Amino acid sequence: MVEKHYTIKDIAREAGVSPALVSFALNNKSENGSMRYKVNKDTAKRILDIAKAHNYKPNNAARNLRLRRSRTIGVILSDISNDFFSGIARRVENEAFGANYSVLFGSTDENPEKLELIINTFLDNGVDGLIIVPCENSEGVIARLAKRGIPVVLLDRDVECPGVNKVLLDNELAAKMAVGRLRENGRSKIAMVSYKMELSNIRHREKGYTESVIELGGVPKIYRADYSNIEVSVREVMDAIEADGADAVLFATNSLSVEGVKALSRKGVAIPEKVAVVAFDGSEVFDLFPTPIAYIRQPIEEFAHTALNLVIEQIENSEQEKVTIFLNPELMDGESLVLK
Amino acid sequence: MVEKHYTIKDIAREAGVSPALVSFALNNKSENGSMRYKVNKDTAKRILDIAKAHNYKPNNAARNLRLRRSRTIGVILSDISNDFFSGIARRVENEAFGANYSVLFGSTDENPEKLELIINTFLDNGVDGLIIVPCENSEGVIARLAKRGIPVVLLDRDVECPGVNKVLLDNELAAKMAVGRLRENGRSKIAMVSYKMELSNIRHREKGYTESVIELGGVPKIYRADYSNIEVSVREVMDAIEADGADAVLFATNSLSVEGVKALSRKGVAIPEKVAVVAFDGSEVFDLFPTPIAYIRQPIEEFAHTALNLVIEQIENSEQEKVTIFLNPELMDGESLVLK
DNA sequence: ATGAAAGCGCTAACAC
DNA sequence: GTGTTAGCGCTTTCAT
Repeated sequence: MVEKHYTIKDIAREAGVSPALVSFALNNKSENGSMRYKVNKDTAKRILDIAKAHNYKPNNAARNLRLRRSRTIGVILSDISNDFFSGIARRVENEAFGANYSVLFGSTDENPEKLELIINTFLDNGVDGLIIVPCENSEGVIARLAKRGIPVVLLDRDVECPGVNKVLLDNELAAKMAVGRLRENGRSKIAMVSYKMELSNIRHREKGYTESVIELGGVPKIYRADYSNIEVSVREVMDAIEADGADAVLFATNSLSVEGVKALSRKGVAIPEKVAVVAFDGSEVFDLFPTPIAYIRQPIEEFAHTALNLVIEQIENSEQEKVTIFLNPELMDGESLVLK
Repeated sequence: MVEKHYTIKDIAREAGVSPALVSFALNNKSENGSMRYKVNKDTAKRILDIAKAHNYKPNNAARNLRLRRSRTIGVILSDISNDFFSGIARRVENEAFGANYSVLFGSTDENPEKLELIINTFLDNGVDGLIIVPCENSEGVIARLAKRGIPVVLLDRDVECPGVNKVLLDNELAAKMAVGRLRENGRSKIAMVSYKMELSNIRHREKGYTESVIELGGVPKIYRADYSNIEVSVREVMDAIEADGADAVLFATNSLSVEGVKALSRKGVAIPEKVAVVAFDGSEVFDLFPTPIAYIRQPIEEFAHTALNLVIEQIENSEQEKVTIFLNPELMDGESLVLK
């Protein structure tokens, strides 16, 4: 907004037409196919030429004011310093930019009050829609949003709530793939490290794990750590796992994976000789680890892409059918699950 | 923008005053100290009460249109997936949010054409000011910005260009601290790994290194890797360093540090027994490395805070004196430089 | 096919 | 102290 641009009025004067006509001409340019307003081809060309010559850029503030929208969307994540989320954030921002939307970010740190606070601030700032990674106990807030007709897309985690779009991983499948692979590699005592938190994605990963282990004739055992005290908590959990004599571990999230491998490494437990490992999400942190760590890969790009498209669609068409989309995980092999 | 809010007009009607007066009352609220417009205390209170009762929120689009600004600033970094930069990005965004500014991000990938492209897009989008991490050969573009009176703050790297604010690390000092510390630990053949790129921060780190080594009676030797092919390039460099029999290495940037330690580790070179190491910037990647890596810490928070304040100041007061601020590095000890 | 006019919500001059 | 007026740049009836 730092410089005076050419306005529609200026173009109108120069073309000897009315501002309204300029607006029509300019907007029909992008209108694909059927012209909503019929403007003479020659006049249109003259107008477009002048616009281009002066490098005309519409004033967003004016347009937004008139159109009662901001072309801004809010993205609320659990923790933007987590690789999975920051990866999504980056891609959403990029794609949004291409679609001429701006993006606001916020982190809930798994705190529903903070979530509500951020939502309100974003709404005050006039966002047109929201992409949200819900945390525990956020059903209420989100349901209210949906009721108010605000475009919302839930990401990564499900929440009991109608009227919103959802983009989720097929978490059960993810866990099953991991367990299956560990079994193929001859592991029989497969433990899972998870969180105590009541989050749909984690619960589904646990479900997939449990079912899969039972199906393969094993005995499932889930160890749950504290989100708020992850380092210490995971260390204790890993001690327990070692004591119980597990020969494989599946981690439920990326932070658990990092802390878990760290703990094993510090304890001198050989991976995969003693304990095989499958992480959730890859991490640069594993780069310096002697054994390449196998992990479940989530399609970050698709998460970002799908979620963004859904909000935008909903913003531009409030009648949109609400959908829940499941994305497919991928098992990335690594020596950490190889039989030795 | 998704809901119809109470407007100034509504409040005016309800309070039985003119919209203008409401505006005055509302804006004076925040005006610290002297009221620019004198509005009767009682009327003011009545207005404020009504506003609060209806949870009045000013319409940003309207305000921006009227005030000819967007309250948006652009932040252009080298690579937002680099920890140092993403750390800054996060903090800038946070603080900006508090100051009621929105932030747009872009990455140049060290490409001056891309820098120019992003700058133009941001300008088209009406940013009020820019925070830029300049890349090689970007003097021209940036000088032009400054000439057009666009508020610009340069971050991390210096560029020959008047009329812009700068926030830089005292890079010479950083290198000197590292070399000094390595010397104290009995290292005498200290190598430095750097980039070929012509960037002020890197050059200053090299300068500090060279001077310091000479001062301490050693022989400086700088090995330069390719930014575009960092993994392979660093590996070669590390081979050369080993061949030359250095007993310590100082890395010039965080990506060099990570790749360097990775290379040493893969080669089986013991840290610090064989080679002591000082990294630039910490990294989670080192968490899984058996030896805690010593590193130069840059004050990320201050970078973000200072840069943001400078742009905002410049946006709100175009007469602002341009300054260059040097931030202090900190040497974080770690076993990687301990004499064994 | 084109134009006139109104108005989105806000603020700044300028009266009174 | 308070109100009036005008207008930021754009879109959109409604007329012509």
